[in-house]
Amino acid sequence: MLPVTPSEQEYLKQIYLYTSGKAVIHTKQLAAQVKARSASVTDMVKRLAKKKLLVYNRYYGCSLSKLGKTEALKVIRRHRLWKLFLAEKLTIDWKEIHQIATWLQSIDSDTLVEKLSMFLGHPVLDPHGEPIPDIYGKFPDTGSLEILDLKINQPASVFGYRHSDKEFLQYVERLDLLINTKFQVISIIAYDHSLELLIEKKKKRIISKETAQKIYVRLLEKDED
Amino acid sequence: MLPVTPSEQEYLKQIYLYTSGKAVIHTKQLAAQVKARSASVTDMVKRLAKKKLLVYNRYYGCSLSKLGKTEALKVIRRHRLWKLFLAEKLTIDWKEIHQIATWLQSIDSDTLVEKLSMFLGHPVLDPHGEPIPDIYGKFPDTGSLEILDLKINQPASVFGYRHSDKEFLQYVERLDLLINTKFQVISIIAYDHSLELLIEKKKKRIISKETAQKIYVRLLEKDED
DNA sequence: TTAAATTATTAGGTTAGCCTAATAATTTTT
DNA sequence: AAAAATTATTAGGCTAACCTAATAATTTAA
Repeated sequence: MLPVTPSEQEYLKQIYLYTSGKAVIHTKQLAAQVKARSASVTDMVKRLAKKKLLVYNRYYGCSLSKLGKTEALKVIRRHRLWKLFLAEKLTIDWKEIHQIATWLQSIDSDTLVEKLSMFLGHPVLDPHGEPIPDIYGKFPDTGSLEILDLKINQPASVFGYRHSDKEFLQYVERLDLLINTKFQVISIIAYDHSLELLIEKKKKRIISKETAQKIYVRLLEKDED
Repeated sequence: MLPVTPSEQEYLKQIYLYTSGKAVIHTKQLAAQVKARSASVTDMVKRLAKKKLLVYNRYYGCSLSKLGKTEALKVIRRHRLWKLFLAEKLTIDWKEIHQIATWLQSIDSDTLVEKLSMFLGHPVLDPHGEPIPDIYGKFPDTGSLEILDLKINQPASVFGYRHSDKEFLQYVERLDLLINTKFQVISIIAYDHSLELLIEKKKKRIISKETAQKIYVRLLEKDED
């Protein structure tokens, strides 16, 4: 279709991830996401609007057009497939993977992407547990269950994370809440809504309500361990 | 070290491939290689000279500096490793591979390249049989000799394979023709040109003419064993 | 509801990497 | 060795993607 530059792709991806393709993102927010100054973002947003990839309202922010969403989902697909490749096949260290995947995502070849997906066994989650859109841009159904949705004492396992920035991943590692970890919520602290967890039937941890919204889980049967 | 842009990398690669790192290349020749106009090449060559990657003589052409050669060899290494990956692991069609590898070669991460090389089994030849420089920029010395080139009873050792896909590697393993194996051709079967080998002076094996073209060898002295 | 603070945009500049057209140097041919 | 042909360079322009500094719009607070 139309040519979309690597930088444009990164902007579209960041807008999608920030807004889930629904809401409006403001210049300053987008600037923080792409690590550029506001003036540069205004520039770029105008270019993307001219290409019909988003709708821009001066002083109010912008939101992805249908075309922009489609393009963003392709970039996200590429990024996450490469992440999985780098982690699983090349065993590259976490802290380097994101940067390399960001470079790789810009290579826009349908053949490459679909062959890579095939090679990886058409995965639906990247190594952080983030869902990988399929070739049509559709996300796999994760169940969308967060820790916050769990009833007290309901056994569950960690399925993925909403955000996979380095800081967050280091945090969940310190919490011992890596992918597939089994745990249950044992109490909710009334005054700030933070949650007390029992991890692998051994360790106790307290996490904030906000963190509890960022971790996806799968329900387990009571006897499943 | 210094940052070398994707375009600069491609220029260095093309100069190296054209001159083998030794001779001078003229503006027009380089323009043909990189598919740009002469004026653009003059521009770029000046930039590369300023970065000490080559030596430029106005109106006479340029040649790679030591630094430029080192950089070029890294690009060639990346390009050929990716080609092998695309061909062998992703089974992408020949006609698409070169373009995709040219995009991929610009991703300059030592970790990525060495992990990729490891993943591919530290190959010495790309799928076209082109030699892959090692991490220090040294080309393997193939001598470009295939089993098929050997004279009867000429002692030789296995040096590398044109293709290093799993199936082929399993096959050579079954044949006892792993890297460094010593052997000689003892006869050629007339009707289908297949070859009879004597391996390590013990085992006899018959391989097809096609297989004999896919295995690179080194000559050995008669008494070398 | 005006003043202050925040946020967004414009104006103008930079670098990389390409281009065309004009000019200059070199080489070849007569 | 001068004329012609070839090749290379310069001059000037363009786009993408950034930047800073100045200005304008919007929101928040007094």
